[in-house]
Amino acid sequence: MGCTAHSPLYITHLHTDARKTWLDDMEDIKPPRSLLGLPEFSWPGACLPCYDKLAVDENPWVLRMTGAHDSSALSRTPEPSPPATSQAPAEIEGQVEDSSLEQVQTMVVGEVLKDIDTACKLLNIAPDPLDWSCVHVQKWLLWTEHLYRLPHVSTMFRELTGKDLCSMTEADFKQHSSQHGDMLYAHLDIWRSTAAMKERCPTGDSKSADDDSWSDVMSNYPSQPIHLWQFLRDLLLKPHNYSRCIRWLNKEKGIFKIEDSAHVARLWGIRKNRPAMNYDKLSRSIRQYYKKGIIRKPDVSRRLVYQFVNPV
DNA sequence: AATCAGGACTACC
DNA sequence: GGTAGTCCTGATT
Repeated sequence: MGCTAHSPLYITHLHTDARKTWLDDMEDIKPPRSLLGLPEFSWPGACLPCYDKLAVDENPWVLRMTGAHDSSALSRTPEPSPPATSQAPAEIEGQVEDSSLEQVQTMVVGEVLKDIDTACKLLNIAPDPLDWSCVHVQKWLLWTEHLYRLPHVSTMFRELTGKDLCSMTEADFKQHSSQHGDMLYAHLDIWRSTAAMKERCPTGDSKSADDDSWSDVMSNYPSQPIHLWQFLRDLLLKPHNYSRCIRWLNKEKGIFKIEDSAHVARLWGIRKNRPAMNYDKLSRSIRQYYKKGIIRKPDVSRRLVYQFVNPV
């Protein structure tokens, strides 16, 4: 909790029936649908600073993560309440207890950390953008492109290290990509903020939310090669992030379906630095697992459906 | 047309 | 030697 007490997250205003609105608005967040390149991130009200203007009207739950490079952001900074609208009567705001806010903050911070953990693991990059090489920057950009369904933007940031990227202003980003520069800048801002926050709370308060601890990620980096089956399993274990491209049909039996074969193949290609990866090749690798008893076709064979022989 | 099965070869650790 | 990437033929959905 000590960490979240200093969290750079804070709520700008609340909705009457927060839980309902939360769910109702899930489909309306665009672009993008999540904080961290995770398209189905389940915190629709958690918006990147630059998206406030896009989302605040539709999403009364607005959590703002300010830049951690701005040291003032690291103390809880209550923002002046926005003009009360029909969606957010002032009386409701007064009813929300601090503990609820703290709970929400803790949950959001936990989700952010978990999602960065996952992305780092799947991408094989460090959590702190300052540590990124040009290759890491490109991987992060490619990943973000694919998960946000953005047009090609990575080519506009060639030859840039993480340090270069972090020294760029929002205007610089827009100069590189007039259409999506602000999104990328905001997305990067989340990563930087999280890395800075982590530095302030290195003991692991914030990792209490999950087993995938930050130290795991750190010790994973630079990590050893990952097996395809591990990669697929990692995607499957983050259903709220990746269920659009791969999901369990029967988790107990380890049966899963690849919903978007091209997308999964592309993600695998990014992870392995194989730009020419496609589903034809990925599926060949999966079939190599048949003999090894790692993955098989289910008893009733279906297209794009496979089964882990030893379910998790 | 996309997916599936598996042989053959290659590259890399 | 193990794992995966690549290319391939032919079958199946």
